[in-house]
Amino acid sequence: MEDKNYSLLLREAAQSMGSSDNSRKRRKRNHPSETPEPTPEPIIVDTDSSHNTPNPHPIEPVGDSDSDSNLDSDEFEDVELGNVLPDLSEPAAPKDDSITITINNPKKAAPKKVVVSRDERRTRRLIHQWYIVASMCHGAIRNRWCNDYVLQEAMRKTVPGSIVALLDQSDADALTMVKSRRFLDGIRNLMLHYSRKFTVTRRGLIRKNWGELAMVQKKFERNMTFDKFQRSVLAHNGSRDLGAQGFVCLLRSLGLRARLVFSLQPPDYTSLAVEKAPEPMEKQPEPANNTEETHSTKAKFLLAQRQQPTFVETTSDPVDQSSYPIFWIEVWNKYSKKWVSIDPIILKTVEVAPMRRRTSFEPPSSDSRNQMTYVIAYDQLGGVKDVTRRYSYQFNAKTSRKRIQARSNEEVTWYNRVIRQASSPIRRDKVTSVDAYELKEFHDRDKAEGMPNSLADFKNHPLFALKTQLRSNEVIYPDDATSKVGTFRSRTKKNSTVMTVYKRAHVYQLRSARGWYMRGRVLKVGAQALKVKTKKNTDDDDDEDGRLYAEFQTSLYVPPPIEDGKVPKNAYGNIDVYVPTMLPENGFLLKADKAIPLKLLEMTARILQIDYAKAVVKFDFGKGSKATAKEGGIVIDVQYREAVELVLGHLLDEEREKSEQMVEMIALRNWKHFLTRLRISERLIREHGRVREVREEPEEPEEAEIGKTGGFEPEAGGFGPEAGGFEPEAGGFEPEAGGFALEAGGFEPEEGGFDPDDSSNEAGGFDGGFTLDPPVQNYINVKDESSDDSEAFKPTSAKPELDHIGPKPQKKMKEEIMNSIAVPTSSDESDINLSDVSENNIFGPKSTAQRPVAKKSRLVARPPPRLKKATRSPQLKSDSEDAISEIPASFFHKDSSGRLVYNPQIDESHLKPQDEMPDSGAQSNSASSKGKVPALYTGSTLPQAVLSSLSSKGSVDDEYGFEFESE
DNA sequence: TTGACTCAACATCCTTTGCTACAA
DNA sequence: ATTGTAGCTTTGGATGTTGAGTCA
Repeated sequence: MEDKNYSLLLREAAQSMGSSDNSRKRRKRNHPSETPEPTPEPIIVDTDSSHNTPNPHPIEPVGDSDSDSNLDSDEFEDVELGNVLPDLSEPAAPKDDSITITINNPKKAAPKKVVVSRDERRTRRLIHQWYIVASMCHGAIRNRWCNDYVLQEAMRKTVPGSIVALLDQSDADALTMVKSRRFLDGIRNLMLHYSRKFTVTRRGLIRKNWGELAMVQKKFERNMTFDKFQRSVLAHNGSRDLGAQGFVCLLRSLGLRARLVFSLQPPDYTSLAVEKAPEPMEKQPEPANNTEETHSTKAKFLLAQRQQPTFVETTSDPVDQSSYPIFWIEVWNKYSKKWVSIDPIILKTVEVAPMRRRTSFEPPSSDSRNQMTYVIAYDQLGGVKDVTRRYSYQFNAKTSRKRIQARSNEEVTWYNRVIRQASSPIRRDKVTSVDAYELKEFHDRDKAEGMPNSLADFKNHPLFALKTQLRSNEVIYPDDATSKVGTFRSRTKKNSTVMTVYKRAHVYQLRSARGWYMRGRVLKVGAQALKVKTKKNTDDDDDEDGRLYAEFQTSLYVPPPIEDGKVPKNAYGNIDVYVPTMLPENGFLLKADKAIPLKLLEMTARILQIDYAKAVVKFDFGKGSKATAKEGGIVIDVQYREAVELVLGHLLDEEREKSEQMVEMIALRNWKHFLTRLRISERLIREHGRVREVREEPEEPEEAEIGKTGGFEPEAGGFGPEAGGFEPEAGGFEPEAGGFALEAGGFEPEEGGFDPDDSSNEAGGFDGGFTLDPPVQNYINVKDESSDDSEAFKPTSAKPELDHIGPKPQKKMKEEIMNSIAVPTSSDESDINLSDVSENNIFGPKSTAQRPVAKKSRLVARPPPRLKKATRSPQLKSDSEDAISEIPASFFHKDSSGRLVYNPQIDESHLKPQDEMPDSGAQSNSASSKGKVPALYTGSTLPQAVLSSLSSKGSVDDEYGFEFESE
């Protein structure tokens, strides 16, 4: 959205405004206003079907047979019933075959949208901000150009010596006031001298409203370069803006401290009025239809840009220019310590901005081409200052409301940053004595502004407040003489009463006790509510909610501390940590996120057998109209932090490992299926002889079936997203991507090295025909690609994987698979369990119709029977006692004192298959190769090892360097 | 001409710990 | 039979802000 052209943005917004998003509420309210029918206008509608002349006023049929859904539709809302329904009170139609109906005067029809949509508001604010930045840069560039030495030298030569003498009073021996007066005289003469010479030949910058900005912008000044600027300044002609810039150059050439002042003219983002783009003076050829235009808006825009005259040299611009300047000059009067404002072009005035009066530089609010919102001053060192306060008479009451800072603190920060960035480094963050004088002046002006003179201006005034305008959760405290600053009486209101004006500083925001608790604060003892809201629902007598308190009535909430590792919990069994200060002493919040799900954190704490509490960090609304506590992590005793983080790291590694193994496992099993098939084929050929012609026949459908149901299909292979992050499109198990389909793999007996006739040896067939690498690598790659996807490591998603893989521990299963696919040393098939390779087991059901539909994420090719012992992998029972017995002895060693100590250097050799293990990187990226603890063991082993450390007496300093305080 | 007022139309704030069906 | 979880749903009433129109 940000990178779109302004006008495009606005056009889109304007189009979207036309779309009907009317709410039911609005329709309800509109109905009464539709009933009046002023000035009905008769329309003759020809009802004779024999006359086929097109109806000049096509009328939407308003059928009474419309369904309810139609009545509810948005289109219906746009139909004005009054426009189309026949007015029965009208006299009969003059012709028999026509009826007369009346429509309402469209002008008086239901009110159109009077304010722009939320999106449009956002867009406007954004454009407002862009405009500020762009203008700020524009001013900075022009200011820098004014510093050009050559230009200044040339300009200085145009100044008469008498004026120079007035300005230079270094040798004069006179009172400061006299010097100041002479200085001002000199400035005035200089200004008059310059303004006589300068001719405005072009239009300057102007403010445009939203409607005008929605149009294609006419380029009134060709890309300005410094050379052109220089020429223009020396020739004393150009835009009014350039005139002011030239005068800055002139003043600086005389050694005066002169600032270029730029009153930025961004469109008013606080205006919500719907502004239509005005009709262009010379109509551009309209596009044939609207749809075409919307499709090629950009092209049109570019075309229009090219067709624009690149340089419009005219003073008779149709745009009416403001009679107030956009650019002017400030020069520092060192004698009076005041900035003097000069406009040599339009106002032709020299003025020290008055304190209690409107300056002559501030245009009235009715000036549509010039509104004073941001006045920026650029000094000769490149410093940028906001000097709006000097020129805006009602800065607090009016101007500040139009500024971007009015709405939020973030915007204040943003604006200050823009100002700072626009400044040159040497002036950035520096406050000179001149700046100090200015700050003092602004402070005085704030005070001099006084109270607003209208009721509306008191609203959200930064300094003053009226009781009647307080918000429902605001109160003035204390309500006595200290908070009162005066009274106000409306000028126009007839029977107006005198209202007391309070200091805004005494207005306090109130919240309920619950509201403060949500911000980590609790009521002080004996706090009395400053305000009680009357609640409508009187079913409960809980007037507690209505009691509101100010912040000074609260103190920081100090949660009960964690004692003996016990995390205090609330009635819901969790702990409230809405703000960081709500974390108990000695507590540590382990934050959950996408990569580290809450479940894993809990599992970690359970493994370590430490107490924890789920941390409620906020509430979600909008779900079932109920607030839902959002658990954003767990709170533990900080002393367990390192241990928990370590274990967590292992668990995460393990999850990753599991996923990788899973991929490998499936790949291997597919290999197994395939090879078993080959062996059967081979055996059949050996026993019954080769019958090529015959064999081809049944082979064909069988192959097709494999391709379809042999576990290579995403839905059959369990590679759907529910199986743990193996996206089907990335899975490689699709026939076209996997390389497992026979036609893709090149494993057809006729083509590969598996032709049984090639009886040299079967191992040779492997060597010659293929290696295990490509498919395995394929899956590993797939995993690697998706390894960023943290979802793959979710324990919840891991479960189906485990079920899917089979009951045995994965490494065992892998061994089995590897063994089973190992090429038999003899020609017998004794190690092939034929029950394993029955058609159903290996190839799955004969047809998809037989497939169990419900098991969508299961492999249709079932795991071998011998893998069906357990129902669940031990990994899932991480904290169960059974799992402990499965820890390999090599995971421990006895230390000098005979204690059992966890040994992280696990010999992995027993995990690896003997020889034919495809060394394709599946293992190479295991944790051990990176010097970390391998995560091949089950989830229970490592934590149990750590537990053993914990349970040993005293603290244990193991290889990781962390210490545990034993219970 | 300006400001106060009303009305209409939204926008925004404040709220602050489920339920049900179904699979395992 | 019990337990765990995916999926459902996308509040809604009060208050605040703005513009248009009217009136004094």
